[in-house]
Amino acid sequence: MSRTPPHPTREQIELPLVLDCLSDPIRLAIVYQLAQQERVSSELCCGDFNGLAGKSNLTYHFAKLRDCGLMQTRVAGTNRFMRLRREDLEARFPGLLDAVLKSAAKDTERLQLLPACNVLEAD
Amino acid sequence: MSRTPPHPTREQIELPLVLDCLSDPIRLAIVYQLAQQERVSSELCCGDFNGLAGKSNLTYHFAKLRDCGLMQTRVAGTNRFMRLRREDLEARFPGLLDAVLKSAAKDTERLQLLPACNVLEAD
DNA sequence: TCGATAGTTCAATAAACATTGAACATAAGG
DNA sequence: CCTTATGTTCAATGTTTATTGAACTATCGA
Repeated sequence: MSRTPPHPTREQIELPLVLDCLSDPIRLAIVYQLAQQERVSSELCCGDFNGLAGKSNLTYHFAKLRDCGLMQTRVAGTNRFMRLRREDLEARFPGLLDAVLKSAAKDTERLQLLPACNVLEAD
Repeated sequence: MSRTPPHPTREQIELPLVLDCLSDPIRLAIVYQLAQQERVSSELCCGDFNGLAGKSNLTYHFAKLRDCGLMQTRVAGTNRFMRLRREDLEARFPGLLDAVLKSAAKDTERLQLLPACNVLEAD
């Protein structure tokens, strides 16, 4: 299989693309789940999201999230490990990611997200 | 012409719809412009956005912004006056709108927005 | 070396989206 | 009244989007 896929640089991250990525419920759920697990492991692999959609559909959404700069993919063996590009996002658009995550946390039921993480619920 | 068009209630405002609305450059520019003029007049009418797109295209974008709860339309004579639903947004998704506006303000050139307003540039 | 596991690629499909222009509706002002 | 200014509606268009399944590739472990 191919090498590490391309990622945009921090400066190349574009607001409309980021917002568009986050506007899809599946991608929002991916990002939310990444954010939740962040302090535990900081990385998750594709399989951890199997509940959200079919495999090839997930590949599609992962590519969008990568292309817009929201997450990074690291290839390790047969696994791809994903992590949020929190620092880059924060540098580029301060407060944005947190505001979205907090908004999502308020609506876990409507958005059918996994049970809220207390880290995010802090107000 | 018809009466005041329907608007969602505060509680009906949905995060993915809001983000999707804001992810379109034209709609983001509309919202940004509304936010800039806010302290001056709080309302703008359709014609004030003629620079952004054709008339019927603007009508389309206004409808999306209204449907997702980002703005309100008030009919007055042959004019429609728009204003941001700032309070409702803030109640529903605290900090979100400001984070987006601040992010947009950082990128006025890339996004081809009107010259930044000092109110928004405050950090 | 073989088989199972993890994920990608590709083509097909249906739905949603943005954009346009022409025709229309409404209200204000001379 | 008639005209002008504002904005909407509608149909047509081409584009992008999300989703699926089948075929494929690569890696790990027995």
